[in-house]
Amino acid sequence: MKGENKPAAKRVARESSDSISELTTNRLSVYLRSLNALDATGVRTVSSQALAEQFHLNAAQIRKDLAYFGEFGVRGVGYYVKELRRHLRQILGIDRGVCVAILGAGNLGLALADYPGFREEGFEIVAMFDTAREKIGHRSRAGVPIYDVRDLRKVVRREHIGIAVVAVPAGAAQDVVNVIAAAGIKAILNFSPGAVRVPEGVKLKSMDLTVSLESLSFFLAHGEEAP
Amino acid sequence: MKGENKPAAKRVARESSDSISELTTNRLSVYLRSLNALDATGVRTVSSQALAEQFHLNAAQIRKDLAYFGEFGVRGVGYYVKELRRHLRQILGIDRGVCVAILGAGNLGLALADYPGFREEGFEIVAMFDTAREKIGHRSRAGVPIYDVRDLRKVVRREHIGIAVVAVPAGAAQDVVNVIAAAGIKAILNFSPGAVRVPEGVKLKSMDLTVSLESLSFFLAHGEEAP
DNA sequence: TTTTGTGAACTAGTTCACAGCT
DNA sequence: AGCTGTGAACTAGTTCACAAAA
Repeated sequence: MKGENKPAAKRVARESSDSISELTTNRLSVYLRSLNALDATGVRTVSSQALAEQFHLNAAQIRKDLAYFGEFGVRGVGYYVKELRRHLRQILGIDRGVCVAILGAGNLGLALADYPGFREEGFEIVAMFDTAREKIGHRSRAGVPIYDVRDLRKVVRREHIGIAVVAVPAGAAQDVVNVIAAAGIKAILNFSPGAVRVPEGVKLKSMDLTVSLESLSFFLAHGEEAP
Repeated sequence: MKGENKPAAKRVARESSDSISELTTNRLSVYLRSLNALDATGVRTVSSQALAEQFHLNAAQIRKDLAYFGEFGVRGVGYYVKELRRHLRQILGIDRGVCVAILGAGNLGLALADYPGFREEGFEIVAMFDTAREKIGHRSRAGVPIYDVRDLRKVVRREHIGIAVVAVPAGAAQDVVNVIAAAGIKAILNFSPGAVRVPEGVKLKSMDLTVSLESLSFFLAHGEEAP
């Protein structure tokens, strides 16, 4: 017996979205990057097979990822590039622009603040925060203002900041994360190494540079016995 | 000289290490970070349970990760911090120092070059490469020399560079990766967005900042129905 | 005791393969 | 014809639970 209980309409708004894994959302983001490129070169439709070949992925995987959110494809044709792009931007929540703050105006923080890839995708770095007197009141080269961390809560409200990026020295990371959470921010991208705790309901994503390098180092140390 | 002990570990050198997943190697790196901290504060032994509580991990997971490489623990006691730390550094291949090059001497590249966390863990940024005349011949603030990309192969040999970090604009990424692979480097950490191909036998690890932010944005858009 | 190391059971994630739409 | 959407089968990864060691 097979299930003939078709969902009456498209799945419109998934609630309890914790059922969608982060692996899936990461891939959605990757698909979007590809659709941007396709759209820019005037391609109208694309098949899951064609997308799969770009990255080394399975076509069924792509169809499944997309099917979580609706029936965006047309059988026999594929996906309309512009339409799918629009859907993905909406699914990822970047269709209306997301305001981002960076905590830590050191080398890394300043580099991230002026990284052009963010704005292109709908993220706007609207503020940086630091504790160093000599930095507060200045701006990044591209013009992002640097505030005192003590003004975090105030600026977060005023600028509607949704995501905080942590680029402070390892020793300060947990304190800074606590301050961010206390200011009501619910999503944190952390560049500091080591274990960081966040309160329930706050999403933390860590990009640990040392972990990545060590993973590569492991590959070098073990991955090359045979030609 | 230091300890020349340690005769017998059961599994000594795993060949065909592709059986060890990247999830495992990433965790090994995280454990090492914790062991560094424990060692610094004078703690002698640690149980898998204690480690598991630091990160929100399962103790059996940790024991399994470690057991891939030998029997490092002592039943009823746990793991000796110093000894396990030494083993992990060896397993990850960072016990003898790894030389790293950065391709792209822009904001991000320069920030990475001077990031203190790398050297602390046994990585040494020995060279940067760029194509811009006005950058070549100069150094990062911390003193990393900037070479012409055309000298990559030569410098890679001279400095025994094992890992390349790609911090160039998206459009240049694939070309730069090709050049790196042609120079004989087998491990690449890529900060550019989008799909990049590497030849067989070269390990690529991508840290896509946009993907991470979009993943967080997805969480904000879907994770908070209840006010 | 305590705590490791590990087969067995379980869960999450991926791929296959095909019905069904255009 | 071509291609999506999706249950079923498969694979990878995690957790359980317990024998064995200190």
